[in-house]
Amino acid sequence: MNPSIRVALVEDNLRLRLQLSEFIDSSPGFECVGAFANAETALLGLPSAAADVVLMDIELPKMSGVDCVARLRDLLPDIRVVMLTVYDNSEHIFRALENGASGYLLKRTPPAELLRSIQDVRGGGAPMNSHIARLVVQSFHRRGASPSPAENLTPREEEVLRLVARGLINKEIAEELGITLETVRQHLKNCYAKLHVRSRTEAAMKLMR
Amino acid sequence: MNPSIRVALVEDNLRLRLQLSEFIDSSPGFECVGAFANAETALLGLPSAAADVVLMDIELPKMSGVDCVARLRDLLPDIRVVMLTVYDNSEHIFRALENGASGYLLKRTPPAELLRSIQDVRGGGAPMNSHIARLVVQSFHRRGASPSPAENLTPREEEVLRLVARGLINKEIAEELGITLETVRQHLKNCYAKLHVRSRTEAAMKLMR
DNA sequence: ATGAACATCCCCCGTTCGGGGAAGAGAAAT
DNA sequence: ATTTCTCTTCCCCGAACGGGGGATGTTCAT
Repeated sequence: MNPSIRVALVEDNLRLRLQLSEFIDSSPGFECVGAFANAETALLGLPSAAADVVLMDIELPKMSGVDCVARLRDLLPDIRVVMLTVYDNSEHIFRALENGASGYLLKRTPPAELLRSIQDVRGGGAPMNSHIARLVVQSFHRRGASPSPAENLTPREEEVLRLVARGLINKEIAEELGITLETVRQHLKNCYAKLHVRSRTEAAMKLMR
Repeated sequence: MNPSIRVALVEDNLRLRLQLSEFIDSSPGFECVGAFANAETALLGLPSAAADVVLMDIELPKMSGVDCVARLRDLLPDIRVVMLTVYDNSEHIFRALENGASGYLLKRTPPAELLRSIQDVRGGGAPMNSHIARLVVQSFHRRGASPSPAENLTPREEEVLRLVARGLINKEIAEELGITLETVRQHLKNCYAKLHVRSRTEAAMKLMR
């Protein structure tokens, strides 16, 4: 079996912190490698903790958990952070996700589901409870329905260009679409010609108007 | 107990369609009130089906499932749509969600989880499997800390980035600003770090929101 | 049937990028 | 007065990009 998942906590409430760390340590396959009471000490201690996953409270004394995530992304880009909070305030959710959090759970999440979520996030997932997921998906609904300024681009060309605008490099686009790198390049050449531009950036900007 | 959840299917594969509808009908608390082979007949039949939830295949003969969702949103605003597909192509996911889909599952989802997802979406949730959730959350990471995207950038860095967004290459930016190519590159490196992006295109898109 | 448009793949070649460093000068903040 | 921030210049190197060729297949309308 794989080594234990190394979990760290950032939680200002002493009781909850101890409770969580004991629960994690007592769960087979999990190991609590750090429990910090605030963002500042967490930022100091986490680099040497070698944690896989951090459970981060949002309401922290000085620096908020949201800001802490942002710092953490620069400090330890590979670490996975799951926000853990009592409030399901949508403002907090979006700020946290934008700042690099991978998941967002409420504190009333049952222990078993918490463990599942930790495994999930370590495996590349994004654990959210159903209410959070709904808010996230709703944010897509709002920014949808774009008139889609379909130039003389073919569907495929536009598809490629949209991925360019998301910041993907050609290799990633090729994998995404299941085609060859060369084909992606060809589609982009056509895009450049049709849009009268010379670079991916220019083309992306023009597509996004 | 509450009345059954009324489920409709849009799936072009005959076998899968029958299989799913039988499975749903045989599950207590669920009722299959319609099974359509393509988007066109679904748009005709759904208004009278009074379904709560629609399971929609993406790959459909003529009109795609994604476009069908868009029509459905105008036609039946209260209906919940869950996309059901074999591919986890991220472009499809985002297009579907933007067009109004509430959930996104892969066809290999186990039956029990499918039923749970139907209940979830009817209760206002947004069922997604873990890979999809990850892509959705990643799209937030890419969109970055937006309240003030250029807030952290120095004036010079922002100046450089604006020229990037106009499609200039570094050499041209250097001439434009009367500085060295190397300096332009340095400013851009700083921009990338501050905006958490890896390329000029991504940075430009983020600047332009 | 004959194109035209589209999508796919392949090559070469020079340029451009992005990440890793290093470092100096002036200005602002402490 | 010392530190910190900003702007500036420079180097190396590997990956990514853009332009130039050419090629095969499909589909669809003429």
